[in-house]
Amino acid sequence: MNLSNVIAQMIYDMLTESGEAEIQRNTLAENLGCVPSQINYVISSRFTPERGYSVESRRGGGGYIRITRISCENGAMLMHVINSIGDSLDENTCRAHIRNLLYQKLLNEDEARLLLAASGEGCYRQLPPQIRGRVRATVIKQMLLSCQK
Amino acid sequence: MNLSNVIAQMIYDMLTESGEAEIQRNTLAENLGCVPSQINYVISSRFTPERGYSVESRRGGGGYIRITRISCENGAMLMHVINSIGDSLDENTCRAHIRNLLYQKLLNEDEARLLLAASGEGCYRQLPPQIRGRVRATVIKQMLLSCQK
DNA sequence: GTTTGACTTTGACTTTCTTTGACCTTGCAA
DNA sequence: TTGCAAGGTCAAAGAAAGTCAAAGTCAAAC
Repeated sequence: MNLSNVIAQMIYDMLTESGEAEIQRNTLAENLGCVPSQINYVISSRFTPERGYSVESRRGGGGYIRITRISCENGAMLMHVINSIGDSLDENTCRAHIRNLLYQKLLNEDEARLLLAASGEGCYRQLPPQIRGRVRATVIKQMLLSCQK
Repeated sequence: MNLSNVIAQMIYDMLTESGEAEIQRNTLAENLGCVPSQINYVISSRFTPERGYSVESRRGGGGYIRITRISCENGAMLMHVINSIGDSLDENTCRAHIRNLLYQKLLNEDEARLLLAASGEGCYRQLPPQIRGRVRATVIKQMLLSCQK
């Protein structure tokens, strides 16, 4: 088994035990005898939003990386939508998704309203047209992810 | 937990207890075994206007630092925050605004959660650093606008 | 057997947050 | 009006984490 898998397994274990994994990047790297940035690689390749994880971190003295698993109650459907989005999303498709989720009661009115606000073309007009959809996709996915809690 | 967090927690506790925190900088520093300017660091990094705090102080004999929460009087507060954002917004300032608005009950939990999700750096990582803040500002302002009732 | 491409490993460099200390300014009182 | 008792400012050093690109690995495709 390669190093990345070992690290990933450690994190999975911590998550199963306590629901969240908080690590010190440099300390962990030292224990494992690898470079610190390997930890980042593992996190960015395996603990992504698409896979249902959320990551927070802080630099400087007392810094940390915290990984939490988003629980899936009614989440399967939401997760399905998140995965179906792909890496670009236009305004109309986005609105359709939101209305559909609202109709299915997977989102409430407040959530739908904010998602619609964040999906409007006006938010992204300052960007070159080719990448608007990409940023919209990322923002909306992050937001939907937060609706699973 | 690092020293700054310990100090911040003490101040939070005082605020919850009595609505205001009045401290003697040198005395507190001595009790904690740190340099006095560390107190200033904690205050300027955590008890900012964005987070809804106001700080007064006095030098000389009988000097003090007093920290209080800013109370919201009218409903124009939300609009005020929106206007104060300008055309670029970094993640930390954004989070501070959101937590403050939540505390003031101008946002509910759902709204704050989605705003937080949309303010994370992860949403904008695919963009060049210089323009991330601009897009974040636009998205968040649109969302806040939709929260005005 | 070689080539290709996805995934991994590594390390140099950057950014952010914290801690520390030297020096500055202000208010009060003898 | 001068001296002490606060608090204020700033920059340097330290402590973490983040980024990026080059190099390595390995299996599938040719």
